[in-house]
Amino acid sequence: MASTIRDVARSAGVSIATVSRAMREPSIVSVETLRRVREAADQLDYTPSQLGRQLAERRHGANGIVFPDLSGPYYGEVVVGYEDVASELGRAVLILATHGRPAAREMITRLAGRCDGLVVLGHTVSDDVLLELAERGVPLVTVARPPVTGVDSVAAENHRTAHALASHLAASGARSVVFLGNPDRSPDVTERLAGLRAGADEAGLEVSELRVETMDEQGGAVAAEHLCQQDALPDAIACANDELALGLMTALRERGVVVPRDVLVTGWDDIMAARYAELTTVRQPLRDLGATAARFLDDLIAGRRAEPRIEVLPTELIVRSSSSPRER
Amino acid sequence: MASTIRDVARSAGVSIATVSRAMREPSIVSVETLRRVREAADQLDYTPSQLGRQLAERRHGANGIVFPDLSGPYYGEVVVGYEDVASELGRAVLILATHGRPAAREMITRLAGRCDGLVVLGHTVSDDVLLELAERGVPLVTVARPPVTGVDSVAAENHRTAHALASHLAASGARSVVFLGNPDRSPDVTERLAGLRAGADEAGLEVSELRVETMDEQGGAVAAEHLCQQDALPDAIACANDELALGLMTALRERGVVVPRDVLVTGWDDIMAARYAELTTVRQPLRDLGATAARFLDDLIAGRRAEPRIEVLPTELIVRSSSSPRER
DNA sequence: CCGGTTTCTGTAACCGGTTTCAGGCTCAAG
DNA sequence: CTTGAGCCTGAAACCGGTTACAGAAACCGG
Repeated sequence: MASTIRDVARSAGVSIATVSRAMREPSIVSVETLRRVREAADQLDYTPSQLGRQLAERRHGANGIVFPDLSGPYYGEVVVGYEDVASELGRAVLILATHGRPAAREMITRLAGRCDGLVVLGHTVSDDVLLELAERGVPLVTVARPPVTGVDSVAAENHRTAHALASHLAASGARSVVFLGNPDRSPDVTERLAGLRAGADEAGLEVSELRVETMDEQGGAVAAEHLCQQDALPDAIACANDELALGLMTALRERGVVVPRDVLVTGWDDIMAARYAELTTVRQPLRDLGATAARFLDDLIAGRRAEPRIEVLPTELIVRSSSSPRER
Repeated sequence: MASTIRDVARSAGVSIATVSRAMREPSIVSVETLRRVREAADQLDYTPSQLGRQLAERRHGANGIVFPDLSGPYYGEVVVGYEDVASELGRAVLILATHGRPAAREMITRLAGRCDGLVVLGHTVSDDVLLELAERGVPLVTVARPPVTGVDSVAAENHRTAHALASHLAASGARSVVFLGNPDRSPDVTERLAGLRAGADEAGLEVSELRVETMDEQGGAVAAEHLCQQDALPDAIACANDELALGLMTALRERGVVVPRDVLVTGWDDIMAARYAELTTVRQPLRDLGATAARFLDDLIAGRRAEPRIEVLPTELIVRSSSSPRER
């Protein structure tokens, strides 16, 4: 098999301590010894076992990241931003997709045993699991999830931009708006609704709420059906995410409803398909979320931070033709 | 800190060997001893160190996966399919995005030292790195990449479906087609072009080739500009992927070219945005690619396979209105 | 009652590194 | 010539588990 530090030591005629020193801090070894060790190491093509090293140093040199899925464009971007910074910092990245699996708790606990800290995205696991980990001293950062006491957290701004979205809809001529989403599931969605309400109050816009089962295209289609059965459509429909909005728009079109002539539609996330569907939406700094989480986590692991931090990154309203001003 | 096997042993009044046995194979320990060990372990809330275990067992219980990026929808899906199976098999998943970084070689080597085997997606690193790893005995599976001698490989079918695509374009009234892509970079693209040529020959369709610098929306836009400067547009443009096609269509529209009236356009991949742009494309079994790779890798790690395997998964032509029959 | 199994447990070596500690050597100052 | 400091190096303990091996106790049939 692969050669070990003892093989190299024997071959170079030195002790394993010297080999170890030569590998990690060449300057503290005499030039002659260093040469001999290097030669032996080269010849045996020796690579220090990461496992041995990790065990001795009592650190994994790896971070975990937990997310519900990677299907949408959302989490993928966050993971990339995270991986980028983490690997810049010389740490390996372990991933875990929960897919709403019931065994998520055990899976996360196992994961925690393999890394020096972890980032948890979205609604993957209940708070008590996180608290338990935090109590065990596992460095933890949450992203896009309601802050848990004492745990660092990074999120994207919701309230203010939703407020701006309401103003925009009112300025486009809407007098009523239906918010489509499921605020029970996600605090992000709750905040978006609250922001929308606040902005709507200011602009004299009437808000009602329509809950969906699933926050995907299917859910949008179901909502379209429901809305078309009503006496009249609202002036605008603000969806909690883009997939919902896209599904909704497709289903509306099939029923002969024209956006934005008959109803304004907006989404949230600015996924790629939103551009092609000309959907007004809100762009989130996805990579930045991941990158910030990675830096926070690194600070925690290095013990550079005591006070838990909560960071909210700004979002941006992207206006497209799905919310063009209505002709009176 | 966390308690160790020796703490538990002391507390339960047994040897560490007994604790180890009680944890991993309860049946070989007497009931009374088991009870005592369990009690002590509970009380100290002991969790066996994965590091210690891994070192002793000389296995990591983890697999790596290397990909260029996670931005597009493509690799994300493959990674999900992979993660799903791998975690089903009880293995952790380490990720590495190369982003075309020059240090990719070192990064992969480091990664290889942390896991029992790895999957390499696409054009992330040169063949000699893989050969070197294979020689070192690292179990290896490549996905969507030209097979390397002796290395397992999983890919999606290109030739046959590209052939079908050519037939479809001919049936839609095209007499000439431009293939947009960069066959030098990716063997997949080369195969698609070859398949298209084969089908075109059969159907009496004239094929020419236009190379792009980048295979993204930007590249499509550049190509649109180039094509519009020619005397006449071709009847059809077959793009090597959807992003190219989407960028192309947007830029064409800006120039007043109407798809499919003035020119037929097709993509490849069936990303979400393609549905909304009504783009004819080819769907690949992305999750399956990842899942198959995970199973192959597991077989290799377990030593269940000797002969290198190459698997090609079928793809499917998805016809949408971007290639609707042209009126004469 | 005896020898041979079977069942359970402990001792100790081992996985592959890091690091503390102490000792040998060299060298310059006293 | 002694002494103290500084530089290198090796012995050995340690990180936290697994497991080969051997021995003790219990059990069994003859």
